Amino acid sequence: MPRVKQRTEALHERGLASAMAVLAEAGVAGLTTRTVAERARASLPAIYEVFGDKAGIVREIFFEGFRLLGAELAALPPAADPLEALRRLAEAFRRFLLAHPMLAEVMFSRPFADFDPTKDEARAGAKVRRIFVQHVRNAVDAGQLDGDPTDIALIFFTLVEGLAAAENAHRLGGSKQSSDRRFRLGVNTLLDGFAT
Amino acid sequence: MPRVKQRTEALHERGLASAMAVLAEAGVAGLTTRTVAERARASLPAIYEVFGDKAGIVREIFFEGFRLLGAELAALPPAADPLEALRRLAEAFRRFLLAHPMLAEVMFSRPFADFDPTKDEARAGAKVRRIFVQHVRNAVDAGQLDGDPTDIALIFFTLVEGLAAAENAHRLGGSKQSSDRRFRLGVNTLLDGFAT
DNA sequence: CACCGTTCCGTAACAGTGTTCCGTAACGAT
DNA sequence: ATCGTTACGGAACACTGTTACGGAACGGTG
Repeated sequence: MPRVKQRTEALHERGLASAMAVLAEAGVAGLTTRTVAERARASLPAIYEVFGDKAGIVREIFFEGFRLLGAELAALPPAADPLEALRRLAEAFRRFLLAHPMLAEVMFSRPFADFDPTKDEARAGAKVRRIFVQHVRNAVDAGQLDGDPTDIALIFFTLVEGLAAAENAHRLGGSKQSSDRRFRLGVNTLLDGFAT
Repeated sequence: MPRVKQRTEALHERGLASAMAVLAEAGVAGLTTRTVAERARASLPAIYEVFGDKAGIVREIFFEGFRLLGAELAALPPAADPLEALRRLAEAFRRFLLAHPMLAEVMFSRPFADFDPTKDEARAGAKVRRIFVQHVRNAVDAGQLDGDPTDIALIFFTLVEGLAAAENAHRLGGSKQSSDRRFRLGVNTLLDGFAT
């Protein structure tokens, strides 16, 4: 056996941590293979061996983002009222996007021309989707909402994500109050529409 | 007076047409200053003089997209029922995004790290926004919807855009029927929620 | 017609990406 | 000590955005 490998799983983890940090600090434009390599104190080819290509780095960020989001949503304290729980779910989602704007771009926008998550997406967002569906199902079972839980969850999620993205882009009004009000108005109105 | 200028408004228009064609055919990744210049039969510096930088090209595409969308929405035949008109507006918006997926990415996603449309956006999307607000106002005046037309229009637009984007990304279901059904369910349910 | 000054043009270069080749060196076995 | 195997990273490649600058075109002038 020749020399011992350095381009291991440990480097992969260090590289992902570096990539997350670079993304948060320097944004999408600052995330280059070289900046990731430097921050991980690794050579450029080492990063390439561990991630394959730049799309591989973005893919890992994408997955990590959904892991973080899933964990945060799963950790929400239970609410007695299923509808109230759905509202809190929306608020938690919104907080996550506001707290991690760059990460949110990678997760819900397509800032890198390569990396088309069409296939991976299903697995990455599975947990988040399951949480939304479960919350909706609770409300349906409680007789508060009417319809197919999967349909409702999908539409609810789409509105919440759109509103949160709009808020991040300051399209929901300049002040905190107006975006606050509009976000809640949208969420509550859609839930009203699905109400029995 | 020395030689006659070639880098004129005419080249600007030819360049924009080239950029639109390149974007539609080769996608975001294929839109480079060189491909635009080649297609416009112009030199690279000529394109730069006319557009400033690459962000300038993207900006023009962005504006042109909203012009096209605005014209298409404005040309919709009038409907007697304001609610039905809103539904048709949503469908027309959806058709536009399905017909111009690459253009839609530039307009509603952020595929280029530079070009932050935060400021231009207001002017570019003004007409489209006005159409949505006007349709909502009609429904409010007719006593079919209840609330501030601007708020309702903003939320309605956000849902429609989100659903259309989800459909483009095949997140609304595999078959045409299921995405069709979910799109309409979402639109109708939100309108129900805003109904008087 | 020859010259000139102004203005414009596009070649060719620069810097910064993503990506990979290949010479070098480390390591265990002999 | 030597060797064969393997891993490592400097340095290069291709392609992008961007621009400096030498030279050409054009109207005016003698």
